Amino acid sequence: MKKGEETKQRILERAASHLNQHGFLSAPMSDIMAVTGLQKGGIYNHFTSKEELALQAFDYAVGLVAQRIAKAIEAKTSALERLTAIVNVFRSYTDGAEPIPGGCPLLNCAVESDDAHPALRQRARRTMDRWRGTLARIVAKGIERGELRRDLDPERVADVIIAALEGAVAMSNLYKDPTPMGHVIDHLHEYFQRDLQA
Amino acid sequence: MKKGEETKQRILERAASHLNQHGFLSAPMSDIMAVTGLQKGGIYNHFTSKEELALQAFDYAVGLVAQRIAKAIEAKTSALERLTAIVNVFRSYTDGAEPIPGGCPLLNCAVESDDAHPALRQRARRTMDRWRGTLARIVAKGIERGELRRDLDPERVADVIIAALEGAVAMSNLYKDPTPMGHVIDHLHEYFQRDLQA
DNA sequence: GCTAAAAACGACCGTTCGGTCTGTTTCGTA
DNA sequence: TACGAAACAGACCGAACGGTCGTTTTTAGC
Repeated sequence: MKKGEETKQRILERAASHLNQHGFLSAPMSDIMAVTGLQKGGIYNHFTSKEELALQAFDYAVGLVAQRIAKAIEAKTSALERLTAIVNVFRSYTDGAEPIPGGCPLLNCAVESDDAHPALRQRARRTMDRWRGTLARIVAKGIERGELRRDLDPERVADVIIAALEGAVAMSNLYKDPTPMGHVIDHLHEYFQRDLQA
Repeated sequence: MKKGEETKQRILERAASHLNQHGFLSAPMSDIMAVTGLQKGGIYNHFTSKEELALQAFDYAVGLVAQRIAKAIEAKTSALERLTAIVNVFRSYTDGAEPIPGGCPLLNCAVESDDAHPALRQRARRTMDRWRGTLARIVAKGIERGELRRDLDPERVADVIIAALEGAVAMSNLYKDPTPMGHVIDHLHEYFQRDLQA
């Protein structure tokens, strides 16, 4: 009675990787059949529709990134250390140790769905909500503890960091070159030291 | 002998607007027929394939943005004024005066094509090359003139600005809310004043 | 090792896809 | 206003799409 769950998980792994590169909605079902090695019936036994598969694959992909970030900050205590650790996770997108191929799934999904697919867009928004909340909370806590400047707006800092990192992923992914990401990360490090630190 | 050119231009306008929102490759030909009011034969009389239409529509969309930017900086002389003017063009993406609906065509195209469609990806890269060059040149000239700090790396500054703005477009477009873009622009203004100015 | 259920197969369905082509209309010109 | 050319319509094509379903294979519990 366990084989089914294993197969479903294997489908999600392979599908997430492929859909994150080729578009969660754009890629045809035949691609999923190819990357999973399953026939149509085998896949539709676990998912009611291609859309459902896409949504779950997106969640799976986001989970991979979230895991990396959680692991990166769990040992860190100060706000600056945590922010730095998060930024370094994004470096992995461009140095061959990416959580998932194809760049940040949140950006991919957001850009693909924002004007076209409400259901997928909603998932992207919920993910972005959590993402912004996590960063803003780290900043807010840093202010409380006196580690960060008291006049900072946590939401604003969060948006600035996210925008810079997501933009950098897009650029480095377009060029298949870590340079833009490196530039942005260097800038963020200086920003942390000069403008955030109390 | 002029009617044809007019029609082709009208197709490009409408198609660029629609494809920038729904994906340059993802949207079906029937959508183009709907937004242009033409039948298949009328469209294929001007374009050899859907891909060719998509590529030209992308170029058209990029042209709209480039026009805005060119107009924004033509009157400005100093590097800081020019950078500020460019940043403000991006604000228009979120305040209802956008050059084209659906967010930045370069970001849309880059994310859609980077791992999936070589031809479109190449166009995106060429566009990004120009975009980075323009910004880097403004910075370099600002340094020459003594307006900007001498220890700046123009390429790095360009990448930081582009990444932040593109990321902000994606966020604000996802939420249909100008707040993230506002945060990023405020940050960039401060960045210009505090870190770039000589 | 038997058996019922779960999983996987793969032929098949209706629809939509990008693209072609012929016939008709509209246009520019003289 | 006549006429050749350019522009457009829309029926049509084969392929590919997402999805269904009866059949076969594999699995897990006894």
